[in-house]
Amino acid sequence: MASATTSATRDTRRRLLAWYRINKRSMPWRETRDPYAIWISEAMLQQTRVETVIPYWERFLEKFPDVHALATADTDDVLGAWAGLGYYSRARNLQAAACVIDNAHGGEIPDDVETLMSLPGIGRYTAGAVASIAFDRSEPVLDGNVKRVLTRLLGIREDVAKPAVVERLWSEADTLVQGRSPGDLNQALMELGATICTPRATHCAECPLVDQCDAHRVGDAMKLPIKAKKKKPRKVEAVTALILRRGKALVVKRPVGGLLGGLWDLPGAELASGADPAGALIEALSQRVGLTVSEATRVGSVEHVFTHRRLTLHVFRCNGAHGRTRLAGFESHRWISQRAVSDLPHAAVTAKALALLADVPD
DNA sequence: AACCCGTGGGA
DNA sequence: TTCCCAAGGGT
Repeated sequence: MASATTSATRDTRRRLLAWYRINKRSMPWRETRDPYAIWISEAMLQQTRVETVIPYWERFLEKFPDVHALATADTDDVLGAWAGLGYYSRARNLQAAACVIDNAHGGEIPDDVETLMSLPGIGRYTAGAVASIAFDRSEPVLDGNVKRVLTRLLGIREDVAKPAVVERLWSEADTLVQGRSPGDLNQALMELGATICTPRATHCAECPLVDQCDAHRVGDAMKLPIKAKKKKPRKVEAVTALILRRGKALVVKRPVGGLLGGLWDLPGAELASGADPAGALIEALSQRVGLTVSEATRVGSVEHVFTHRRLTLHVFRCNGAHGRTRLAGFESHRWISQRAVSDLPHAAVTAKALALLADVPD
């Protein structure tokens, strides 16, 4: 796959590596060569900003310092360490992959892209990142930063979602990474995209590649990369309730596979459009947890935006319920003290509902 | 191919 | 407010 390295490529590589040595930001995972720690950082950094990741990475490595610790941990503890980061399948896949590594690979992180990609949650990007950064393999990465840098540098003025364009970009990234310090070369491309060649602004005066850049020459860097507009998130409403019975609150575990899979939550349901929240709540509790509540007090609502949904969540409190708990659409349930609810791994949207409930007196 | 899957920050 | 999007992966 590697093509002959031209002098222009060598020059680009030299400039990137020299620039990166001087300008790279300080990040905790740049202080280690531990493949496990690097892998965790790459999983957390998927679609997530560096500043957000740092405290999560520190805590995660402290709780689960190696593959075996992660593989044998309680899944609730893993999700608890992930709570608030989003895209929770990443955490479940991370532990699933750790089990495979622990059982089938002698606890050693694979050092080749093909084996890495066979693991759950590791795609082409993450495999290339781990192979190059942790194992000095000349494997390319292509993330949002690299796409932006390369489309501008090379003047690629086609929709970057097109498979042919994606393959071209992988090929270009592969050409650039052939040579010494592949991990630094890849990180230099990403760092340049994150700090200089940014989406809504360019800082071309500080760019080590400015005199090679096609978009700078043409003057259309801000229009690249070309991509389709994103669809608006659909508006949805839902209801949720803190149900108290004999001093205990009902919590339910959301099914793996869907939204916020594996996380604990207060029972509730999505609302049919135009439905009355209070009536829908009574119905939902009956159907989904088998309980009959006599009265539900609405304490307010919270707004929350997911990638493809804009949610208005109506929050209720129910003092008293009768019937035997029977679940439909939830994986399990517990009756626990109200104070203990927030200790279970839960999503940001659930935290908003809990905060609202805590603000309102009984 | 198109959709699903979180969250928070910045312009 | 609205929009974009940030070191993507799975189906």
